[in-house]
Amino acid sequence: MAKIEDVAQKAGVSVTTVSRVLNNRGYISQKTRDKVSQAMRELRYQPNEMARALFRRKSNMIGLIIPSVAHPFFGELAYHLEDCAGQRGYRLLLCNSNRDVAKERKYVEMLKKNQVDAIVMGSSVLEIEHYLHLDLPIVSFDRYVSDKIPIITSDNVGGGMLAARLLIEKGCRKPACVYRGVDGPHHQALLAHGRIRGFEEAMSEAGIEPVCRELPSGDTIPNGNDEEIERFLREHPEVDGVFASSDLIAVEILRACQRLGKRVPQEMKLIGYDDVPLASLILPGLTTIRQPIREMCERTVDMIVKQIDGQQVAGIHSFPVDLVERETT
Amino acid sequence: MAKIEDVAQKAGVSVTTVSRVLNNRGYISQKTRDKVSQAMRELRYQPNEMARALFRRKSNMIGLIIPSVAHPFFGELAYHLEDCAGQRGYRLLLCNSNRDVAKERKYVEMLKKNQVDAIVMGSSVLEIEHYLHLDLPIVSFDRYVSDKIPIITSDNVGGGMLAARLLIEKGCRKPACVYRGVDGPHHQALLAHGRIRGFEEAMSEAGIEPVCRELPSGDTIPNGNDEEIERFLREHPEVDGVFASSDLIAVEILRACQRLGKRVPQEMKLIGYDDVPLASLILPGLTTIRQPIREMCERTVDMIVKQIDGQQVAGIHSFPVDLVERETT
DNA sequence: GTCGTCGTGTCAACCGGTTGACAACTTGGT
DNA sequence: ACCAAGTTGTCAACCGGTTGACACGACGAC
Repeated sequence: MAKIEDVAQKAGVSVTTVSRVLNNRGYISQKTRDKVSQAMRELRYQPNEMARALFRRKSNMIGLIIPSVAHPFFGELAYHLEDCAGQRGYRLLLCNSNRDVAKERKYVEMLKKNQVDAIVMGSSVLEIEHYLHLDLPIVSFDRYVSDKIPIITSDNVGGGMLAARLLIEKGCRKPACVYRGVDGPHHQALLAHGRIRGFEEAMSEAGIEPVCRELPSGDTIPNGNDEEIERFLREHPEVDGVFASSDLIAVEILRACQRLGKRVPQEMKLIGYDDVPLASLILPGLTTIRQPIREMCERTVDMIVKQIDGQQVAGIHSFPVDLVERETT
Repeated sequence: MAKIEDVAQKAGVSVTTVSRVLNNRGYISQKTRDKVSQAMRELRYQPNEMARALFRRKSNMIGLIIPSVAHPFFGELAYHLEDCAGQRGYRLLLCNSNRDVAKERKYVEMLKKNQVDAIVMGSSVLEIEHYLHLDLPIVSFDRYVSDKIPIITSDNVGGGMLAARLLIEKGCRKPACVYRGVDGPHHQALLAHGRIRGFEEAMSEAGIEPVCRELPSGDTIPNGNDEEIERFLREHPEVDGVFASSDLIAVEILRACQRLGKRVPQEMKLIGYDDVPLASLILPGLTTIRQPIREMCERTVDMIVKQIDGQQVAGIHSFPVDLVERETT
C-alpha cells in the first residue's frame, strides 16, 4: 500500500503538503492540490485510517452488542443502526452476545481495546459496574443500566395497554399473555417487560385478570417452544386471546392454534410485538405493536454523537408505538 | 485511558518490560510478571489495539459486505460469520450495500482505508477490476469474481434439480419457477442463478418445460411483489407447482395462493430456497432447499485465514444442499 | 522599499505501542 | 575465577499519519 510519503515523492512535494491537502488546512495553491490529487489517484493512495485514528484518538467505530443479528428484530436494528451511523461517518463493529454474560463482558473489553468511540448495548445482561468505569459513551437499548446512561426504548407499557384494549374491544373474555423469561442478574431492568405490565394493568382496569405464562429463556431461532405453548393452550382452553411479548412467540402461538384447530381470529385473537417483517409475511397477517425502529436508531446515533461531543444526554428516550392491526384480531 | 507508560511507572519497571510481559517475549521473572499484571489490573489497563495493529500492519478486522442484515438469510450469515471469525480472533465490520453499486464501491474503499485484513463479499455487484488491484484477501459468497478470488457457494444447480424432481415426483404437471432479477453489471456471475438453471435442466430432462418468471429486482423486506405474483398466478392458472429462488419469494407466493383460494399443497406445490427460520415458522411449513450456512461460514473464515497466511486458495468451494420437505409439497 | 498574505518546505514531536541492539548486573555451575 | 544464562534497563527506530513552529521566497499593494 502506498503511503503518504510515496504520494509526496510522486507529486514532488513534501509530506506536510500532502497532509495539508488531505486535511484541508493551511494555504495550498490549486496547482499543488491538483498535482497531489493526481499522484494520489495514480498510486491509488488511501490514507491509513488507523494511523489517523491513533493520532486523533478517535476511531469512528461504534460497537454494537446484541443477542443475535439472526433475530429479525435485531437484524433490523443492526441494519438501521449501520445506516444511520454510516451517514454520520461511523462504522459498526458487530457483536452477538447470545445474552451470555461472559461473552458480553469479553465483547465490552474487546471494544474498549479496539478504541471504539461508543457502544450500543442491545443486550446488556452485565452488572452495572462493568459499564461505569468504562469511560465510553454508551447507549442502552430497552434497558435501564444507570442514571448516566441514556436509554432508547419504546412505550412498552403503552404498547401492552394497546394490546389489552384491542383484545377487550374485540370481545375477548379470557385473555392471556405469553412472554419469554430472561436470565441474568438484571432481568428486572429489561424495559420490554413493561409490555406485560401495561397489558396486565389495562386488563385489571377493565376488571379482567389475564392468564400469564413465562416461557423458558433462550434465544434460538426458531425458538422451539412449540410443546410448551401447546401445553399452555391445552391447560387453558378457555383462553380466547393472547398477547405475546414478541412476534416470534406470537407466530409460534399461531401455529399451535392452527395445529390444535383453533380458528384465528374467530376463536382466538393474537397480538404480537415488534412488527417484524415476518408478521406481515404470514397468513393470517399478525396484528402487532410496531416500534419505530428507524427513528430509534436515528436517535441512538444522535445520542452517541452528542456524547462524543461532550454533551450530557442521560435519560429515557421513549418512542411511541403503533398498533398494526392485521388479521389475527 | 491508562497507557503502557503508566503501567510501567506503577509497576516500577520500564516500558519495554511491560511490553515484554504483554507479548511474552524475552526473559521475564515471575515476580516482575506479577508486579506488572497487578499494575495493569489496578489501572484497568487495556492495550490500545489500534496502536498495536498499526505496528503489526494487521487489524484483525474483517469487512462484511452484504445487501442487508435485515434479510433473514444474510442475518444468519452475518451471525455465523461473526461467530466463526471471533473464534479466530477477528472482528466483523458490518456493511449493508443494498446491492447498490455506488455504496458497494464506497464500502470497499472504506474497508481498505480502515485496514481490514480481508473482505467477505456477500453482495458484489461491482466490476471485477475494483477488486483486482485491491491487494486484500477476499472471499466471495455465491458469485464469481475472478480466478484469484475463492468462492463459497452451495450446489445451486443440484438444489434446483432437487426441487424439480420433487415437484415431478409429487405429480406436478405444469411447474413454474419464480426468481428475483438482479441488476448490476455482472448479474450472470451470480451463482444463485444456478438454482434456476438446475431446475430447468432437470425439468427438460423429464421432457417438461416450466414457466419461468423474473420478478423486478429490489431487496426490500418484505419484498412487496404481491401484485406481480398474483398476476403471474392468474395468467398461468394451470401452474400447479412453483420453485421460488428464495424462501422470501416462496412465502409471498404462498400468501398469494391463500388469497386466491388455491390450496397448498393440494392444488399447488411450493418449494423455496435457503431454509430461513421463517420457512419453519409459517403454516404450512415451507418445503425448501437448505444451504449449510454454518459450514460455509467456517470455510469462509478458513479461506481468509489461509489467505492472510499467504496461501493461495482460489477456486470454488461448493457445499451440498439438503431438501427439507415440509408441508407445501 | 516595505509590509502582508500566500505557498511551501524543514524539523520535531506526537498518537500508543513494538522491537532489536546493547549494556549491565545477578545467579549458578564448573 | 570464569562463563553462560537469566533479568532488566536504555535508546532509538518504526508503524503511518498529523500538527505546530518557523523559515523563506514570491507577489501584490501602497
